[in-house]
Amino acid sequence: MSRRQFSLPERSSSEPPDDTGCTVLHVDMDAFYASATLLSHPELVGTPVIIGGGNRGVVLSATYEARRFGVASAMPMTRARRLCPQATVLAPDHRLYAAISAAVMETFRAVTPEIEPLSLDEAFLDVSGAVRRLGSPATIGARIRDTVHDEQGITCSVGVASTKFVAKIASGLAKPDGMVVVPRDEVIPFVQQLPVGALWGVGEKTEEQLLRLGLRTVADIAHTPLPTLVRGLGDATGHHLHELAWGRDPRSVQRESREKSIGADETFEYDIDDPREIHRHLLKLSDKVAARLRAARMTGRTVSIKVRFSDFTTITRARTLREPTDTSREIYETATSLFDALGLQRARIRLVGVRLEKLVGVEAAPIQGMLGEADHGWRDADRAVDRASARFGAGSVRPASLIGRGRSSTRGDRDLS
DNA sequence: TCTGGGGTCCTAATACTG
DNA sequence: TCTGCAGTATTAGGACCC
Repeated sequence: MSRRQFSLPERSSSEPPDDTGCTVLHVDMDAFYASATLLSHPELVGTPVIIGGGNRGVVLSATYEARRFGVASAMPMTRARRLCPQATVLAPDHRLYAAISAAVMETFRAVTPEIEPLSLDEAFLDVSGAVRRLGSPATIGARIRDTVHDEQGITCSVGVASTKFVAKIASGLAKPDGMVVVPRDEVIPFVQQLPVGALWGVGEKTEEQLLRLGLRTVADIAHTPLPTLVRGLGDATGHHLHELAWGRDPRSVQRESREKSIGADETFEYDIDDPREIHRHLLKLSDKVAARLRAARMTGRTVSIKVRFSDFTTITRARTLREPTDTSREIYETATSLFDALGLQRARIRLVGVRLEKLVGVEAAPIQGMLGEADHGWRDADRAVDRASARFGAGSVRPASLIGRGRSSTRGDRDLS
């Protein structure tokens, strides 16, 4: 679900493009969350619909009818409503999206095992091993588009190229409901005519920096001396963008990999200045993160917290433990200790988050209780909570301090009381 | 305009270690 | 034992992605 759209450059010939060697496909669902939600609201098809919610939320997705009014993903809901007051606003249904996504990924797996999912609604496919069986890359791309449409009732767009980043740009240009093939020998003119912001990895800040250097198109980047780029953008970004500007991208399609961190954060409906209430939210978030760690059979060694103040300044603090953990208690105690060490005096806080980093699988790092530690009790308690949650639903067992509270200040989670 | 929630990666400063 | 150095690890912040 790319957030930026660029217009398709004119092709000089009406001949079908040569897809020889273009074995990387980028498949991207069109307005995925909106299209999926409309499957159960057929009466709204063809009308402006925004998926999102909450006064402090942002737009998760919008139909193309809403996008015509300027509504875009990640836009604050207040602004989206102002731009398109006639739009129907629907709450997201993440279970539905996960189910459709799983089915779509199965469609991809029928083509090739070489799949790299980027999110629920997009993936790279390396089809080099499927060409003999299924036809040319463009034929495979067309077949995937047909299957997804027939089986899921939603459309997708496909980019076909010899490298990942060109395939990614191509699928963005193909939207909605199209396919763009970039022949191998047209890669350099193709990328160099694009604006710098079209490059994957160039966001608002980097684009500003490039414009300050007088660079507007990818061709400008290509013809800028490397030391100038490195001076202006840093070593890694400078080298990376210079390579991309010449169509070089050595990254191959990587099959699913394990997460490097797992975290959760929440923005409050109202800013909070009571440290005790922040502690309760840290407990809830620690619980959530620990449960997800255990479900993924992972443990983590570094606990980090994030605090965002009312003026949107954000700080993070982290502490690395001696041993990896997956217990709610240990994560919570570290998180509150990090928070208390900030020494905040009734600061107005908008968001807090808890994250575990330096993850390793439980089989690679069996957790050993220290001599004299009462840790096993907490671990057993967590396991019991996991079993109860599996049987009676998430949240069926909660820490006592999260039960019986008054009005919650949390968005979308008002069942604390 | 007023900014979610899930992540990854990069950079710079600082701390640690041999 | 102390000092300086170099390499590595950690921490914090920021940019970026969907």
